[in-house]
Amino acid sequence: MAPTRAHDPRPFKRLKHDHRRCVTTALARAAKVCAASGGRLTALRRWVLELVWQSHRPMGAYDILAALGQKRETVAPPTVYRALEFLRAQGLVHRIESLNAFIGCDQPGEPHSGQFLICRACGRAAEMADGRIDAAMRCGLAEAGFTLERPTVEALGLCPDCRPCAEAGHA
Amino acid sequence: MAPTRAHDPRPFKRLKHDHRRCVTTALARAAKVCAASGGRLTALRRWVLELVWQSHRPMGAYDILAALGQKRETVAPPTVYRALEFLRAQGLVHRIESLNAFIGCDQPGEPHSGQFLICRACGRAAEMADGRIDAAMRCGLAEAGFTLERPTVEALGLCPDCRPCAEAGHA
DNA sequence: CGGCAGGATGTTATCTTATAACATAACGCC
DNA sequence: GGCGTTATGTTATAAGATAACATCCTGCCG
Repeated sequence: MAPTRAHDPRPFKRLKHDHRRCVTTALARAAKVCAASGGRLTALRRWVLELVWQSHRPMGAYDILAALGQKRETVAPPTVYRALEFLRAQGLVHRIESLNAFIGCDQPGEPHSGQFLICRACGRAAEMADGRIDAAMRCGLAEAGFTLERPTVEALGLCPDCRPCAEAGHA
Repeated sequence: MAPTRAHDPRPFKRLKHDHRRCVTTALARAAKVCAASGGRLTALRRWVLELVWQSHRPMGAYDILAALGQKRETVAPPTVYRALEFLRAQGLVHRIESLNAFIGCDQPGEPHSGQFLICRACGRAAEMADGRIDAAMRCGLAEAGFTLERPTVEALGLCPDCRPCAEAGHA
């Protein structure tokens, strides 16, 4: 099946938006996804998901670990990695390979291979699902006789909000 | 301006090929590139490059470290990382983000943003430069108002040689 | 020749990221 | 309640990467 995820041509959110809304909808969707799949969204897992959604910047596993440490006495790495693995399997978070970091998925449930735009200035990352990129990859890989299983598409650069500042900085 | 690298629609080499040839041409090209850029291809750097080219499988920095350890008394991580950084700056090796590993570039000199096909069965990786993928990314990112600086395109899957075996294994 | 400036390498220590292996606890079902 | 399964806790260590400083080499200038 082809990815059914809707393509948002403006993947970066406004700098000022009601972020609590992002979090609550993410948690609601997570509950839905888990209910459908039979996965158990435990307190710990929900907590980790909430932490990942603290901002639109990818978060390292050890950042999450530290944040969890604020709320609980002792937390060890496997705790966090296991929760992240579960969330990833459910399609609720993605891993950004080029950053060794994790970010929440804003359209879980829809099968898709995300494309990530990472701003080197503000650190935010946004997910895209441009069908043309998907199609071009499938095409090129098919010609190469390659069976694609897991694509990784990540773009490092400047987001629309940081572009002007960075350019000013150059002058 | 645009990448001038030639697109090879069959990026994977035959399983049996004269690999010494790959190595010698890679070293020759490296010498040329460094001569042109003014970079100093020292014995150590050449050695690391040669190790990266030992096979068509991406090699971890610590694999290189261990291999170097065979030939020299003591080698420490920074030695290897510095050599790799130099080679990368010269465009002679690429880093595969999703593997934390390095692979030799077979067309250095030509500016390009590589696309990597990684076989999960045999571990080989091949570099591609499909202009359609490049174009699709540039297009999608431009619409998003994003300034692309460093694209990462990696595809995990099955190479043409491993596809049949893996499919047989499923049956 | 002698010395000096830069770049390259050596050395030590440490940091970040991730997982293996095993123990315990919670849950869901009959 | 007992039992199998799943989730979490705990300890230790593997794997990947860099900071900071010392030393050495090399080419160049006087």
